Amino acid sequence: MDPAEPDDLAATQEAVVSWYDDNARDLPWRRPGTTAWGVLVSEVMLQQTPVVRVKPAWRSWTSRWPTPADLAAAPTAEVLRAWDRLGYPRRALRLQQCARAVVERHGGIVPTDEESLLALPGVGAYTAAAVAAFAHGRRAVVLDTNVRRVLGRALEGRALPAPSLSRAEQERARTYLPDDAARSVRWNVGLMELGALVCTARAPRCPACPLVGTCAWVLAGRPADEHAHRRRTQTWHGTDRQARGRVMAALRGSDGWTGHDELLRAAADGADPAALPDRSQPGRALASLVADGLVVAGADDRAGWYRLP
DNA sequence: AACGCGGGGGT
DNA sequence: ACCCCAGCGTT
Repeated sequence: MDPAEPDDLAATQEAVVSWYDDNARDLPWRRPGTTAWGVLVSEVMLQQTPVVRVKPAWRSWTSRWPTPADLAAAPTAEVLRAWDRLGYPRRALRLQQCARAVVERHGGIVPTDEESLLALPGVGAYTAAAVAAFAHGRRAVVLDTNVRRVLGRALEGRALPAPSLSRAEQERARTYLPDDAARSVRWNVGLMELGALVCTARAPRCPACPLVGTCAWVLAGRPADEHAHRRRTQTWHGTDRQARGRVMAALRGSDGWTGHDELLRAAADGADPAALPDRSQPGRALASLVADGLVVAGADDRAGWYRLP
């Protein structure tokens, strides 16, 4: 498809927007009355965590800490406990730092411009654009993994987007962004929804796609992913991340201080016996959590004891 | 540009 | 078993 052809462009926009009108999921953070802070919280939670797992956590968080000031004032240990198993708990830490920055820099009001949003802890290019668009109705280039995949297929005929976002990709996305702000929001959320429900990474449901007639990837016969050989499978069993996760789980379930030995046992617990034992891993995991500010190490008579911050 | 960072559900 | 998920910050 020629991206510069105005008729194709308008037809593509209309196809996505009207498909979204008919197929949008009823997600809690899309309901009328959701605050900008609620949208921001949802976006941070959705960074690498699937929608189904975010839903209950988001309801609990927004009910418990409805405003940035509420979260800013909360005990960090409670914030980390409430984060529970959403994964990547550094996000919870940054979200509280973000809440404090919103209070200090913006009087407790979530800013509307992408530049101010981007300056907040835990808010990167995607989240800044998403909050500007979905919380404030602004025109913004929202490029997440879903949008990149849909545009890559429909416009370029690629099975999956390249590992890193290119300038050309951003420019092309900007070209397709509707001029009207309200319509651009529906376009953005429509592309994301299309990627989540139809144009999925693994088993796309092309017959159900509003773009199937013009999709460059379909027209090319759905060629395979050209980057497949470069994608690294993320190993999980036996990794430091798994050990860190176990330490955090142990601390979430414990009031007050926990001893060094107990935490190291937790870190090693359940490790694959067949795997090469790495005796330094438990200690390394604990040290890295302390370095990240996710765990506090006691001093003096509390030396050798640990707790959530 | 590449890497580290959780955890669980779908295939 | 493997893959993927509304990415970000650091190196």
